[in-house]
Amino acid sequence: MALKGVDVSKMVSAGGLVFEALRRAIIEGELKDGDPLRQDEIARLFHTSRIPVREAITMLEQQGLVKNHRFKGAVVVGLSITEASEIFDFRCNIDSHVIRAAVPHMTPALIAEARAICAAFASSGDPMHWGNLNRAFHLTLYQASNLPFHLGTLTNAMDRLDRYVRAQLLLTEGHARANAEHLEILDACARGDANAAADLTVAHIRGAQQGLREHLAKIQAKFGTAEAT
Amino acid sequence: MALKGVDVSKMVSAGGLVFEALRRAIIEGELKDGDPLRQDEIARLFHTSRIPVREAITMLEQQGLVKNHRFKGAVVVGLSITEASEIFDFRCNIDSHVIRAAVPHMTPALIAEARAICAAFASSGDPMHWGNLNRAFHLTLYQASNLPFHLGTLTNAMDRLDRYVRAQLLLTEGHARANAEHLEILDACARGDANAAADLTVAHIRGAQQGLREHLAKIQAKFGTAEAT
DNA sequence: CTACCCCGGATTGGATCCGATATACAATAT
DNA sequence: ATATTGTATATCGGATCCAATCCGGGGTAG
Repeated sequence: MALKGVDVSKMVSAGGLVFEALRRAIIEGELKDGDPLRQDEIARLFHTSRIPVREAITMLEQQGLVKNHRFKGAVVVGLSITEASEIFDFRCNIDSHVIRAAVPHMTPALIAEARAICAAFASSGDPMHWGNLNRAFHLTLYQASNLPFHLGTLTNAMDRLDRYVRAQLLLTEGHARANAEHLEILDACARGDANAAADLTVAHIRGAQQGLREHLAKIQAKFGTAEAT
Repeated sequence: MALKGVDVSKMVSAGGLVFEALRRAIIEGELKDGDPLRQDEIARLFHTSRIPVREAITMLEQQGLVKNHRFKGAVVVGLSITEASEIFDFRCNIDSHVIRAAVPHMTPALIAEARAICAAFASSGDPMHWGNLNRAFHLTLYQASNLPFHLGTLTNAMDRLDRYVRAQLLLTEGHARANAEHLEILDACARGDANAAADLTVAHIRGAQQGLREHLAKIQAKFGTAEAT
């Protein structure tokens, strides 16, 4: 029987769908810091009742992407410079650990896949896709690590930082620089040099951290210190 | 007006209450791996409807403490040796980083607080409290780090491991050994030696990891490889 | 005797309804 | 005029109701 079965267990609940949609919207910056999430508005958008929406909101709150104020509603939460910087530190630590574990298990096929994503990242002119491709590139390499818990925490860290990393890619030469660094990381992986891959990854993340710090400092100097609490 | 107001905004929702109760029950091993969470049974226990129970279950699922199978219900998830070991590795890394950041900010008051918890841990004869005190000891020291994101991930890691750490404390000399190691860590903190505190903490965690590995290996050799999937 | 099918109870997921709370605005008193 | 109080509306949290799905047992055909 050459029937191509589809995994039914992947059928998601309505709440799961709403969650993914809201999560994507927040990560991509479509919903900005402080934006309120009105339950019945969202319910109407998805042609569902408020129950799945509430489910999605509690999931988002567990991930730290929104904060729910009892009887007042949920709002998207942003990061202060301090918070963002801490999460970047976390990523330096964990990304480094993960890629070091991953390099010895990378197959040529995986390298090729990462190279393809890298190429797509380089040639894409649509800044909207840069963030996704950037993330896909790193996560593809990390798949080889077989460290699901670490990847889970990393995914959450990325979820919170992505909005700012995307802004970072838009800066002058941000995209070109990221691409150059990706190629270096890829090379190190291809020749099996785990230490180099780890060091390059840390440098890559530190660059984004530093850039964001300067960027936010400039913004806050202009508008006064609108530090998120 | 000398009226001592209480902050009403701290009132938690019913879902939050149920979540905390279930979380505690899972962490303390009261609910074991594979135990099903029946919605209306729990709802009856808390004199509420199933809505807050469902909310609690989605929170638990986000934390990785239970897995919800669509239309079949939620069950408590356990850890395989591999999974537990990975999370111990994570803890070695993060605990070390966090305590190194915390030591320079520790006040005498904090050290005293930790010493008190340590003493309570040493003198308590009730194994049910050992786990809580053990955890409180470490988290108290870590408060000084001012790294909320790291502490969040660490809390989740502890939530998943605690059941096994508790079993570990029950082993011969497990409690005595943990206490001795706590005193060493405390000493290093008191004299401001961050590196020593970090190294001792890593050794402390590695001990639990190794002990658990042997323990589970013994169990699984007896019962066949009942590896959690 | 076995394999299959169908059906009913148990359980979950989603919709609708209702009470509780917060916010904005109008009314009133000092 | 301002501050305080009452009220109306928007919104949320929780209860109840209904539909969808799973599981096990009994019946039936081969």
